[in-house]
Amino acid sequence: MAADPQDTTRRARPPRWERRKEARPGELLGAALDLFVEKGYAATRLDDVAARAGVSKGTLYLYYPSKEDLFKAVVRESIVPLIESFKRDLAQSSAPSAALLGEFFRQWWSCFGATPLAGIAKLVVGEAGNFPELARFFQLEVVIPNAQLLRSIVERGVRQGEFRDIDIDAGIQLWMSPMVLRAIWEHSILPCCPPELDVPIDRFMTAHLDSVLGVLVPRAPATGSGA
Amino acid sequence: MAADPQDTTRRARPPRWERRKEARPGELLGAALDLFVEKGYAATRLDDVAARAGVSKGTLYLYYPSKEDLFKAVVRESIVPLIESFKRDLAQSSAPSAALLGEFFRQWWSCFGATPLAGIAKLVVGEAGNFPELARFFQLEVVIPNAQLLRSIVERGVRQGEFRDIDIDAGIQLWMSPMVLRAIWEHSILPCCPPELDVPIDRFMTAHLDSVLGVLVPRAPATGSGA
Amino acid sequence: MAADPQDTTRRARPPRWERRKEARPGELLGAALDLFVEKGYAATRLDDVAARAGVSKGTLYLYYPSKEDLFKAVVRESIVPLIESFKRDLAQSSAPSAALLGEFFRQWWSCFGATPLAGIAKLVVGEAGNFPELARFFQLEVVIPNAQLLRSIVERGVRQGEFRDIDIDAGIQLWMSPMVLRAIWEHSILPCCPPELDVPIDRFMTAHLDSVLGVLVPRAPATGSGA
Amino acid sequence: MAADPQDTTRRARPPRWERRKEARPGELLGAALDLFVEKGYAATRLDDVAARAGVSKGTLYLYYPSKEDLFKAVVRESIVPLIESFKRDLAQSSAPSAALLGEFFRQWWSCFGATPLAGIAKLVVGEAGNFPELARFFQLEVVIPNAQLLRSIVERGVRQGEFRDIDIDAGIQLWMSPMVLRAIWEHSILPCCPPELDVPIDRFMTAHLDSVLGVLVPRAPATGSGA
DNA sequence: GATGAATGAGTCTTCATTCAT
DNA sequence: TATGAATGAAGACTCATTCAT
Repeated sequence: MAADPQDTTRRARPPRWERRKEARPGELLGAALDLFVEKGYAATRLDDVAARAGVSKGTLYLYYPSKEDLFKAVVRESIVPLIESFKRDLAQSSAPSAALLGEFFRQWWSCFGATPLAGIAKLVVGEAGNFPELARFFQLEVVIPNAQLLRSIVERGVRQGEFRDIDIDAGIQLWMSPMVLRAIWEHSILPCCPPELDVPIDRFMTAHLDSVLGVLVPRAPATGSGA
Repeated sequence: MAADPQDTTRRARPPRWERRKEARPGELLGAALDLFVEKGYAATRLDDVAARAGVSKGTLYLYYPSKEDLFKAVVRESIVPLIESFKRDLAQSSAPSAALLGEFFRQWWSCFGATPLAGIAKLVVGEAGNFPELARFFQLEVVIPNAQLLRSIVERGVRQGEFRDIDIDAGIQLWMSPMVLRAIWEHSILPCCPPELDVPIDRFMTAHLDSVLGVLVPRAPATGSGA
Repeated sequence: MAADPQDTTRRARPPRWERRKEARPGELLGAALDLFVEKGYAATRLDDVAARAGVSKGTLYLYYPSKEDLFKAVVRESIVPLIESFKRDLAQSSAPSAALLGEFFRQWWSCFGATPLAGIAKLVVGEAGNFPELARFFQLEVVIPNAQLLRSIVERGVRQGEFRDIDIDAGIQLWMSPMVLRAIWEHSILPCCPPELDVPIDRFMTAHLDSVLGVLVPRAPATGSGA
Repeated sequence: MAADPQDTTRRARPPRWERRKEARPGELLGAALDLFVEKGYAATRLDDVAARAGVSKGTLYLYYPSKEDLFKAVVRESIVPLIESFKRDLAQSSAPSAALLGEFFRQWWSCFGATPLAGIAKLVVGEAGNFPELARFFQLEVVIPNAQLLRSIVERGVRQGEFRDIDIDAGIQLWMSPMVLRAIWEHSILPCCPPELDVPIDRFMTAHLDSVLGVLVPRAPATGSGA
């Protein structure tokens, strides 16, 4: 009636491990994202990723065959879908182009710039020299698609006569820069420093949009004046 | 005891055939700067620094007790003087504020953005998380003084009625961003990727200045700085 | 309980669509043989063996409690039967001894030297130091029986006055060596190198037989086996 | 008078390490040779090599940048000079070719076959498949030069009318095989097994030389009959 | 029986730092 | 001072073996 002899070996057993095939990738990617953002690529140890996800190092390699693959998976699962969702959202909008542009910047900030994902951008910029393959990947999967998104908005505005026909390529770089740099900054230098010359994000965004529309919209330099 | 310790690191030094103890730190810092820019902080090996400076690794430790100290010294000696030289140059100008602003951006680019020093900015941004002390130092000694320089130009323009009185703090961030990000980019992602969406620096600067003056100058939004 | 455990590994098996428990060991051993030959003992991964046999790694452990046991089983099932088949074939021949000797070498080459099994010989030689039990087994079950086979042919020739009565033990080693080494060589160094000093197998065999008969046959040293 | 305060930290100090730049390579190579021979290439751990040489793992890498380089150095320092010494010795001999040939085999055995170096040959053969670069290296630096040495002796004998003009390429393989295989055998299977069918090396060599000269020398099949 | 997810010790290699000379 | 040989603690990745399902 008491313990089955088999049973005596594992009394009150907390199983040595659990089988969680479905949940693992998400857990691993989450842990990896956190650590990549916190420490950068090179300084993130896969031991730590595994530990944070609550598995052994070997398990990590069961799902992602190398550190590089893990990183790419993080980007692919977290940032790439974001861009695609942006694209869908904007595709079906019929708002005036100026409003659309504002929406793009606001979404970009709230879904990327203000989240840990911005830390990935910092990482790529900081370690591109030592891991060029990551940089290429990021450029291809994130930077270029994002730039094309912005370009498509501007081109729509030009086509519909809402925007002036200026140097779009330069504009894209110019207009993304404040967003990107601020996002990076908040994940690198800002956390270390007293926020001396910091401008609240709202004022920052407003000024930015004013500036962009000042260049794009034919007459009125300020926000949203119906064209 | 005679020599001020600060002085031992100066760049302009007596004929090299008399290679004295005092010249060493400068040579070491030069080698370290090159390698830190090229590889980043963590990936720079002290072996290589020593080899490039033509000394042994042990000697390096005679002058700088750790990698971190070496790095701090590099930043102190290479970027800080640059900012001060900017300040002096611009202080004695009496040009119209719009021209002055253009001059500031152009100088910033030629003396910093287009030089290896931009690599230091990339490095700081990328490794701030693992090296916060450096980030603080950089913010204090480089970022803030630079911002104040730009602010003083804009304030002069406002005072003299040349510029509109807008949100200067936001403007400073907004207007530095394209410069800084482009400088960083050229030292990180660009070298790894086919230059797909690249815009030549001239077009980039022109568009940038147009945009800035479009916001600042009361009426003429376009290329109005009739040089 | 009905089936003899030896039997479970036989190669010729009932239609494969009825894949029963008894067929498993044979499939496992086949896969293991392939991989051991291809990669050697230490470098063969049990993952790969399982995958090639179309089962899971766990199943492998159901049949063979360790890699070592699997390996022993492979040798037992693949090479030992071969030697026995040699013995039977040659026992019932009544050809002249010189012809018989030639037949032995040719058969040895076609049934062993030119097949993947030669890879096992290479493996045993290469990994005997780390796997002495295997070496003993191989010596006992393969090397010695094979030597006795050759010895019996030579002794027959001597008995029948066809061969001179020379140092048979030395002869056996001497005459097997070129065959064995060539067989090993083709599975180790040759595949890696441009075939610089290679001689076609026919010329090699002819020269070998000439040499052996030159020593054994009283007068005619050359290609005398007028087949 | 008592201890200098500096000194208290290292009383009766056995120095943490010693500086032995000159002696190191030899010690490392010696340790590596022993272990490579004993365990094979893949199974030799660099930790163990370092430990046997009495240094840390890091020190090993100071002298040899990788396991592969270490291995090549072992071969280069131990086997290659041997071949060159063979070549010199034989170049200046004016003995009859038959005697020279005997000398070559005897030397080959005493300087290589009977020494730990033969273990290297075993290793290369056994692990060529997994480390093809090593096999190529060995083929180039050892196998081919050795074969050319033997070839040059035979060609000399032919030129001087001492030897018949037979298939030299096949002969070289044929005549090296017993030497090589026996050398390998003594480092792999033999140490594991009761020496059942072993023939003493003298009888083996005599029989071998008889056989070779039986093919090469026009009339008299036995050793050294003054031509 | 069968599976395959999970483990963790083991292996090569790197590099900041120390210290005998 | 100057040297550079020596150290040892990591870190990415592998794989035989275990065990929950």
